Amino acid sequence: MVKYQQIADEIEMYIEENALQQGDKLPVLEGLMAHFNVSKSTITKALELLENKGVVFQVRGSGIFVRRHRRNGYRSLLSNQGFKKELEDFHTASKVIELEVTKPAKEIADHLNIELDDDIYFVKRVQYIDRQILCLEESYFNRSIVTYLNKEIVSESIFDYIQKGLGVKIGFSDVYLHAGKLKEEEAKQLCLESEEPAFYVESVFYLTSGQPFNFSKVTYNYEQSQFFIQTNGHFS
Amino acid sequence: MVKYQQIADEIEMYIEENALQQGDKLPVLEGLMAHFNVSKSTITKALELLENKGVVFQVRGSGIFVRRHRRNGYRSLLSNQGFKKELEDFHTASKVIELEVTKPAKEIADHLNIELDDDIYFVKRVQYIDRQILCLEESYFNRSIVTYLNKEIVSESIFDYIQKGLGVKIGFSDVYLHAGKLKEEEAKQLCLESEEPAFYVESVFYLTSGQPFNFSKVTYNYEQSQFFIQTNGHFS
DNA sequence: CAGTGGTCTAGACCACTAT
DNA sequence: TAGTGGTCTAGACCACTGG
Repeated sequence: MVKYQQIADEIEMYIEENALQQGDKLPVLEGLMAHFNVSKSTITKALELLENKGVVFQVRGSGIFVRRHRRNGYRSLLSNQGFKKELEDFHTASKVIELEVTKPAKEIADHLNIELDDDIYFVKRVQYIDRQILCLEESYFNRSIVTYLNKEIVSESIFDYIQKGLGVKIGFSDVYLHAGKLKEEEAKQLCLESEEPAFYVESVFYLTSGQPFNFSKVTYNYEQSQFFIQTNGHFS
Repeated sequence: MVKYQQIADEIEMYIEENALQQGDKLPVLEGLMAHFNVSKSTITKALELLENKGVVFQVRGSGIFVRRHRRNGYRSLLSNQGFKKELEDFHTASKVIELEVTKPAKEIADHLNIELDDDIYFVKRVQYIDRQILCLEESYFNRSIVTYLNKEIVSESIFDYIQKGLGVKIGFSDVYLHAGKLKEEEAKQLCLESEEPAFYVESVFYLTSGQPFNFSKVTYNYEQSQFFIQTNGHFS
């Protein structure tokens, strides 16, 4: 792993372990350079990572400060939780409803940029958190990239397996969000009534090369659907 | 404006004007360095901006490619649209329902990090897009930062005025999302039935100094609530 | 005006891709 | 193995904050 990534991790761990709060000041650049024995740019790059991740904010002429969000029970929509995840550790589980090799519908083929007669893995499962139903997930994998899946893998973290087991490198993703009314079949799986609200998240995941390898539709129980995002951007 | 920002803007305009598509290749770093007559790091920084904005992706050993998302009718949740916004130009409007100086409830005071007897501006309005009702917005401003608002300002873009008129510099924001059932009063304003689905977005906006100055709750008509986000991150 | 973060450079070297 | 992007350095200079 590269230096600036290690440094970013160390700083984040430091913040976590010492339970620093919003506004707490970190050592100045000069100090961090000396402590990690690297050049200014390397520290800057590490802090930039943390800034994009919503862990710190930097104020020119003033210092580097810890950033926190205010609410519990909200999950990071972009699941870049880092270290916190391990600390909180919810009880999670999933029930596999379907797992098969099949052919894609047009919508799926379009999103995965493949042909209608190419093979895909189709996975359908319900995910639980703290013994409560969290979501219904339908996921489609380009089989020429994700070459093998079985029930065991699919009842754990699929993405962990894909990265560590298959060595696939994930580059980026497009995420689409909307709210709507539950259809009857979805409601049944989530133990809710049809017509009740639902929070829909559809995603396309790409390799570092830019090739899409996964499309997924996730329907959240609206009572569990609490997400947060931390932004830095340029505000129009 | 700094060099890397100008360069990023120019590259984005180039992509937009030439209507480049997903996967189209941009000139190599060497070429861009020569064309803009700057050092490698400056180009790298510009491309990093565009990468974070979801405009391009870079593949080591291969090149720099254009990134697009697939769906129309979805708004960027983080409204960093840049140039596209001006091209599409929807007809937008807003109806101001309330505008007053008042005192914050506890929840608001907490989010704005102020006292219960500090002054705030409270703004309530309905926003329209293409003559359709888009959302109901309730917004609270720390009055010691946002010192003045009137009906005219509030029926246009408040944030534009705050930045350009008051010279306030926005640093970052926390965004909270969830789905739920419309309350009766919300439903009335959105011309929907109560109990129908709603897409809720709550945000806290901070100055570059880290001080919060605005808290807002936005209730979207679920039929209009289609958002996208483009991510790059490290996937756990 | 001292202290602190941000921009920019020139150049060395590394890691991955494509052929 | 040539071509391309990524990391890292050392140092100059700039821009903002806060006493």
